[in-house]
Formats: sequence, C-alpha cells, structure tokens
Amino acid sequence: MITIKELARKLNLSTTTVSNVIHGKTHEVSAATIERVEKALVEYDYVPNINARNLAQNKSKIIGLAMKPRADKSSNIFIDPFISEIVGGIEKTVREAGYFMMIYASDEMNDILKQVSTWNVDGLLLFGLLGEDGAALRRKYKKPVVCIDIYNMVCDPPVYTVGLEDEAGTYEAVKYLTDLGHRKIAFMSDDIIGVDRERFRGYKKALADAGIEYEDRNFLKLNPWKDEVEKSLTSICETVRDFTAVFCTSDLYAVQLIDKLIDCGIRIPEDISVIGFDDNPMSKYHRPGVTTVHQDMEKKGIVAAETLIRLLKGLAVEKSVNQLPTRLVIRDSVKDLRKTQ
Amino acid sequence: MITIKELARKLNLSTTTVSNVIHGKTHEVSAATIERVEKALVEYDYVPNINARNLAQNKSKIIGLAMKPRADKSSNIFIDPFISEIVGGIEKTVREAGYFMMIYASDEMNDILKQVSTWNVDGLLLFGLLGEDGAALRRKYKKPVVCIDIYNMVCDPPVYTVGLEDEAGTYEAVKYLTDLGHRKIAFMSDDIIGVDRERFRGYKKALADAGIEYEDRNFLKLNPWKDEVEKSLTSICETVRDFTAVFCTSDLYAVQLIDKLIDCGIRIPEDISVIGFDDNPMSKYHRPGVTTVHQDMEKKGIVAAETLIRLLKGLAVEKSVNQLPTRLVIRDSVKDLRKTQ
DNA sequence: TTGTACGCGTTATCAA
DNA sequence: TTGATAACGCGTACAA
Repeated sequence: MITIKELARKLNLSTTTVSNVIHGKTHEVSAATIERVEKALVEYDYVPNINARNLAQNKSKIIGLAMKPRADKSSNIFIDPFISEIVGGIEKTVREAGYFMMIYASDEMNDILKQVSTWNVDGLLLFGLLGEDGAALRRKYKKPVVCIDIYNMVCDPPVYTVGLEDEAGTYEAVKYLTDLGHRKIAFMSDDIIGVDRERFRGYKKALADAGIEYEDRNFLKLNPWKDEVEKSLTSICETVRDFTAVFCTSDLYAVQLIDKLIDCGIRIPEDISVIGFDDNPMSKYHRPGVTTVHQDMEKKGIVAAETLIRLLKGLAVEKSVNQLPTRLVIRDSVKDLRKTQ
Repeated sequence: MITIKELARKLNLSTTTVSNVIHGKTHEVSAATIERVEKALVEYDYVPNINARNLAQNKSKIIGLAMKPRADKSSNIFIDPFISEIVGGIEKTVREAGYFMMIYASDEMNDILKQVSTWNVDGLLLFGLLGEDGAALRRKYKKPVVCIDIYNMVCDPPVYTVGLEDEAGTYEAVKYLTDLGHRKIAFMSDDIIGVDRERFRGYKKALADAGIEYEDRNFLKLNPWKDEVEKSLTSICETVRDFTAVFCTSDLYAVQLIDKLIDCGIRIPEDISVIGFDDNPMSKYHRPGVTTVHQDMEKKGIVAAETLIRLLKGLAVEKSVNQLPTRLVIRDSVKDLRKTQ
C-alpha cells in the first residue's frame, strides 16, 4: 500500500510529477522521468486510494442501485431470475464504464438517500419501487437518476425511465387469444399498480378491440404473500371454468396456476388456455411449455446503466422514457378454439 | 451537504466537540452543548462523508463480494436463481451489521485484488471461483476472507469456508435410488471440479456401499456452453437407455434432461428416473416434479456474511470449514423398481 | 520541466 | 469541558 508521497520521496521527485505521470499528463514531464516513475509504479505495486481521490475531487465513481428488499413481498419475488438478470446487466455495464456499483435493498426513500449522500454517489438507479416520492428524492438528490420499471415518478430535474412496452406486449398476447376465438379471458395479477397497470390497460384494449366487454369478475387476484398463494389459487380454481383463457402478469404465476389446474383435473390447454409474461426459463422448461410475452431483462439493466452513464458524462439522451419491445413466444399452453368448431 | 466544520462555525464550537457529540462521546461534553449540537445536526440534516471518515480511520466498512462473471460460462449459469438468493442473503446480513457491500464480477484474482485494495475493503467474500490462487490472494490481502463453495483454497493466514454437505447429500440421493432397486445409475455434470467433485465422491460411495461397480461410461458430460447444451443432451439420449436412473448435479440440468427425454418419447419416471440438486423453484413447478437434494442458498449467503462479520469484529469462529446440511426432497421423477418385480 | 502548498471532511492527540 | 492542530492520500493552482 505505497502512496504517491512515498513514491515521490524514493524517486527524489515531487508528488505532482508522480501524480501527473499516473494521470497521463505527460506533455509536461520529461521522457526519462516518465520512465522512472512508471517503473516504480509497477515495482512498488501502486494502487490509488479511492477515498483520498474522492475526497479531493468530490465525486465517487459509484453508481447506486436501489431496489425493493426481499422481505417486503413474499419470499418468492426473488425466485424469479429477474433480479439476477437485471443486476448482471447493470453490473457488467457499470464495470466496463469504469464505475462501481453499490446495492441498497430498501423501500424507504429516506434510507436510500442517506446512503447515497454518505457515499457521495454520482448517479442513482432505482428499480421496482413505487414512484410516488419524486419530490422527496429531488429535495435531497440533484444528480442523475434512472428508473427501471417506474413510470409515475414526476420531479424536477426529471428522472429518466427504462421500461417495457408493457401495454403493447399485453395487447399482442390477448389479441392472440381473441384471434384464436377466445372471448372469456381472465386477467390474473397480484395488484394493478406499476407495470401491472400498463398491462391491464393493454388487456382491456385488446378485449375492446375484439368487441368483448370487460367485467370486474375477469380480474383474478393472486395474493403473493408466501402462505396465501395456495389459498388464492384454490379460490381461483373455483371460478376459472367460467373462462377459456387466463392472462397472467408473470410466468411465475402462470406456472403455478397451470400446476394447480392440472392438480384439479383441468387440462391445459384443452380445457383452459394460459399465457404468461417475462419468458423466464421456468416457462420454457415447464410442461406444457408456457406461451408468454418475452422481455429481455438483462438488456433492460444494460440500457438503464448505459443511460445513466451517458448522463454522467454529460452526453445527450434521446428519450426520457425508453420502452423496450416485447415479443410473443408461442408454446403449448394455448388452444385454438376455432379448430374445434 | 453540511459539514462538521460548517456546523461548528455556526454553533461557535470546535469541530472536535461536534464530532464527539456525533459519536456519542458525551461524557466529556456538557448537557447544554449536546442538546445544541444534536438539534443542529437534525436541522441541517448532517450526513457524514464516508470518504473523509475512511481516509482518517484507514478502513472502509466495505465488504467485497467477488464472483464469477456471467460471460465466462454459458449465459444460463445465471438462469439459476442461485445467485440472487445468495446475494440477497449476503446483502441483508451485511447491511444489518452496518457494513456495505460491493460486488466484483471477475474471475481474475488480480482484478479482484486491485479493486479490493483501491477501496480498502475490510473483508472479502469469494464465491464460486476456483480456489487455486490462495497464495496470490494472501500475498496482497491479509484481511479476513470467507469462501463460498470453494474448498481447495489453501493459504496463510487461512480463509474460512462456507459450503454444503455436498458429498453426504449426494450420497443420500443415490442411496435412495439404490434402495429402490436401481443399479444402473448415471452421473450427469458439466465437469468434476469444485462442488461437483464432492458430489461425485458421494455418488461413487453410494454405489460402492450398494455393491455396484462404477464404470467410466456412467459419467454423462453436459457441455454447458449455450449452443452446446442441446447437442450434449442429444448424444446423452442415445446412451441413456443403458441406465435406469440419472443423478444430475443441478436442477437446471435435471429439468433440461427430463424435457429432452420426454421429447424423445421416453417416459419419466416410468422408463428412466431422474434426480436433481438444489431444489430450485424450477424443480418444484416442473411436471413431473423433480426429486432433488434441497439446499438453502439464502442461508449459505447469510452464514458466510455472518462469519466474515464475526472475523471483522475479532470474535471467534468455531469451524474454519462450515458445511450446511442438505435434505432429500421426494417428488415424482423417481420410480420404485421393486414394485414392478 | 518540476516543486510547493493547500484543500477536501473527518478523526485523534494533546493542550488549555 | 472545550479547542487547536496534525494527520489521512490525493489532486491541482500556482510558483519557480
């Protein structure tokens, strides 16, 4: 752990010169000196002390990633490979850009902001939180912020958002059902907030465009808390025969629903069709394979991190709301009703 | 972003006094002063600057988590919810102990060590790497290190290890097969290094104890690279009828194998039995449900982080190698051969 | 081309 | 009970 000062003394140079060589400001240093310094740098294995550097420059090269903690919802929110995919994408991008990542798992904007200002974080990534606290955020943090899957965060200066074409993706999936002759289509979700609100909108639009009227009983609510899932599914099973198809807001839910229906003696897709969302591996390896709306989670992380880094560098960012496309992946959980007529 | 210095000036006090109040060294401060300072602290919303603090104290309160990066193996290594589970456990424990976590996704011990010394990381968590570089590690890093799922790291001062009873868990699973009358049992894995070596040992032991001789052809090698998986599975299918059961070193592999076998017209478990490892959600929601060896991944993360924090606090740690227990979870992918005889 | 001196925010030592 | 001052390691005006 040698310091610039010690190095300078050993070489009979000033700290300025050593520092200049380290930072490549070589146009003011003689070739001979550069050589000497660089050799010493390697020989003594110099590593800069980030704390000192940050203190001197009043920045940190840290990007904070704040997200909902595990305990908040049922434990199975982390079951989804979602998190690792997205975190992986962010980490990779951040690292390659020469930044560092610090993770805060908290739902409390105040907690997050405290950490963030303690560490003097250069930019902030917000993921999966509810976006009401824009004002509170901006009162204490003026640096760039990029939100992932948060649409209702209004504040000044504005935050940037990376998300999905949730509405269009859902529309496509539900239209696929109506095109195949389905008219009694349920929407299953744990709530209608955040991204689920967008998806719900796409669902209703597809129904409307097919001339189908939406009824309140079409909404199948799944209680996501660990011990409640089973109960919810059981009660859903009782009414599910009223429908020919169910759209689920996640593959995790779709898979659990399918298993439950099979256990109840209902065949998929012969008796009821099911569509999921995410295209996570579970839907692929499940039997029957789950027809679903594909999204690229890793890319979402990458794009969000790239956006933030552009902002940090002062580069222009075209869209303040960037919605990534989705794609319908057809597997074996949907029946073509027209064939049987 | 008010500083101690500014605060002191506003209150007509010295920085020392303010600092003392902040740190609760109140036995040397008058009650009146304490009150004044504490009020100002809240009023001006004082937040300490970690960089300055770390610089002054020569520590960081940072725990580094280094792990294999995504790109290194096939992309589907991250498909496993493994990572988020373990990272979630670590994050939670670290945060509750008042530390911070910094993630490095790198396979290069040198990269890791550079980051670690730059940030003056107080302690290091190593996960899923190959453990040959103990010496290189210790040449540059003397502070506490805890390894997760790394058994072959020998160095001085020693590292601590948190892992699994891989051998015993596998033994139990394979013994379960032999008890049910299986005698031709394959072992499917992508390699026999790291934890898989332990599992392979357990497998062979169970065979031996049942009086079954191990043959080289029992080892079914799956190439984990993205585009090779399919090919591997296809070639495995050609020889798999020689066996009545296959033990897979992960549920991910087990599920893929089962799907492939079904596609080839082989029934599970009627024609061939399959056992996995991990008990990840995929195995639970798959149909047929996959019999598997359960491990608590979150706990692994928690225990590792707790161990490191104990070391940082100078507390005693009983075992330098801590192997968490496993448990066989019986589902529907194994056939009882005795019934048919 | 190289060096001096100061500031970044905090903690720690020692004196008053 | 409080305060002055020096360190921590680095970057950078400004001076030489």
